Amino acid sequence: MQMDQLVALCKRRGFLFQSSEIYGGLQGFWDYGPLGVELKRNVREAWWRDMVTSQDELEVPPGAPSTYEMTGLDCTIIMHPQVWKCSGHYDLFHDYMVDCRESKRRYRYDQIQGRWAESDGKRVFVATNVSGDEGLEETQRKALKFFNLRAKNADRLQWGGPLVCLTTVENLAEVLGPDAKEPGTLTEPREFNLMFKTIVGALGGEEDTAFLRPETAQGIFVNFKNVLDSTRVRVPFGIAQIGKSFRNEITPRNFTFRSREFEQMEIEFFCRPETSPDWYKYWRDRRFQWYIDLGLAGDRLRLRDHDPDELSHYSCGTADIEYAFPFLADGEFGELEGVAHRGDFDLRSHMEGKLVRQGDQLVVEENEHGQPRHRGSGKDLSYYDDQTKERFVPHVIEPSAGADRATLAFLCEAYNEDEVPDEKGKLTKRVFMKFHPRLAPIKAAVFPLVKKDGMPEVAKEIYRTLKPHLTAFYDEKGAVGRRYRRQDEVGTPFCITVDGQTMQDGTVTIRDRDTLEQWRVSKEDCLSELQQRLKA
RNA sequence: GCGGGUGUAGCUCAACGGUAGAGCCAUAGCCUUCCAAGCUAUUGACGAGGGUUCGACUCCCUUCACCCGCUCCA
Repeated sequence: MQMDQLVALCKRRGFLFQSSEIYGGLQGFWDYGPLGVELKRNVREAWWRDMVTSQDELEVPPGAPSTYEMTGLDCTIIMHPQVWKCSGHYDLFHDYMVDCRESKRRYRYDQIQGRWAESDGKRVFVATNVSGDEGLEETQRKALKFFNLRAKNADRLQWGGPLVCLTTVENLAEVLGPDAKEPGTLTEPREFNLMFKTIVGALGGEEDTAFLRPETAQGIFVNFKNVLDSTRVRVPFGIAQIGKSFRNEITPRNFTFRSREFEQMEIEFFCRPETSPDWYKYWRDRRFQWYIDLGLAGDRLRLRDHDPDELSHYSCGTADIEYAFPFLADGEFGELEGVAHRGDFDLRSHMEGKLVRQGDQLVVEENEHGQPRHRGSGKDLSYYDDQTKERFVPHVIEPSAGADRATLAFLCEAYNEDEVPDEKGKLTKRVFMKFHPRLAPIKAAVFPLVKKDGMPEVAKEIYRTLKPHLTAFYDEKGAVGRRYRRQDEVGTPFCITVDGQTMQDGTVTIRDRDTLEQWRVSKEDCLSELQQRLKA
């Protein structure tokens, strides 16, 4: 499938539009049209129903270490700025970057190292983006080449010290970039604000700066105690939240895949530290199965465990659920959801302050005065188990899904073309969206075969009995084959047609979108027949 | 952020330094008894802003957006 065909269909049939399109659009922002909003709503509702409201806390689910409870939350997009300082986002999301005019590469300002080299009175800072002994070798090699010296003449090269960070260099004109042949090709460092800034209060100044959340998860952590105190939930339990998040993506690309405003579906699952590895496995497999059950089966979906060196400093296990989007190169996958074991990092951060790794410990990061770099809330977020009489900080498993990415994957997976015979028996191309019935924006269309002989009246009656229970669509215009095709293109799984026989025996035909098969049911049984099949 | 490409009707595509055409779709009507039929009519566009010119959709500049490659991906 070509991505542009899907993009064209999404626009043509009202799934997705570019935001602010009449003004030329805005990079990284997308709107859901009349059908898209139904599709995405169905994705969200399937997730909420399957993860939260239908969770049976009285029975141990298959694969789970024990019973557990699920509850929900809906917190604000703008939170106290300290939330983002303690979570680590504030520091991480304010990267300074330098560009190289020669190599066209971009580097994190604080990740470039180098050392001063001098030869024949010329002095230059030789930079590299590798560190340690490799960095020493690399800079040695580069310096020799730059000064046009042979290895045996290495003694004509004087080093001004060990590897130091580029941030210590005042004049970037003296810097030989990591991939450059001449010095002075690096631009001045520029700040990348990856969190959206905003101002709280009508007269707000710089000190009233707040941020639009870059993830929904932190709202769950800061409400952890509220949920505990108000609901009688007991560990192990999960808190779920669906909501918008905002990130200033450097390169928004690939349709809605990397949007700057996007929606997340996140669970923070709290459990005893010693059971956390089992819960991690449970959630990883459970979330993977969810996508399969909704139609993303096959080679295009995969579960990928992160390599140990890929893990965040606080994590003892992370897996990505990935989909081979058509806009990616062959063999490449894009992330739909990350399932992470986060230990007690988040709750501790909001208790004690921003944490950093020191050896195999997480400790509060300190500033130059020996005080916390970002002070925590000071509130006790530990949990008291009154059965075992123990107090502990729960460990957290975080399945974090992208609602827009899931929706996009379902759209990509649904796109199908086949050939069906027209009224003369000639094969013609058909485009149909093979949505899982739970996700289809329109569940059923109702047609009179022709617009006369009392058929429209019967069809309208059926339409009205369906409408309170499911999204239905009525159409009496033009040839019935055309109406079928239109519904195929928006993925309506079932079409009900009132024909001549209906007037005799009260039965109607139901047509299946994928197989084109038709069968007859009594017009009174339409609703129950559909409800039964939509559950499948 | 860099390099390359693209931007004309809802979609696909024309044309021209001098009145922007077509097909499909859509809408209305006729016809039509199961998979995009036919006939008639109708709506509808030069991404935005400057400049050159008597006159710009066309040439130039700027900008916005999309696509491809690089970079980035917290």
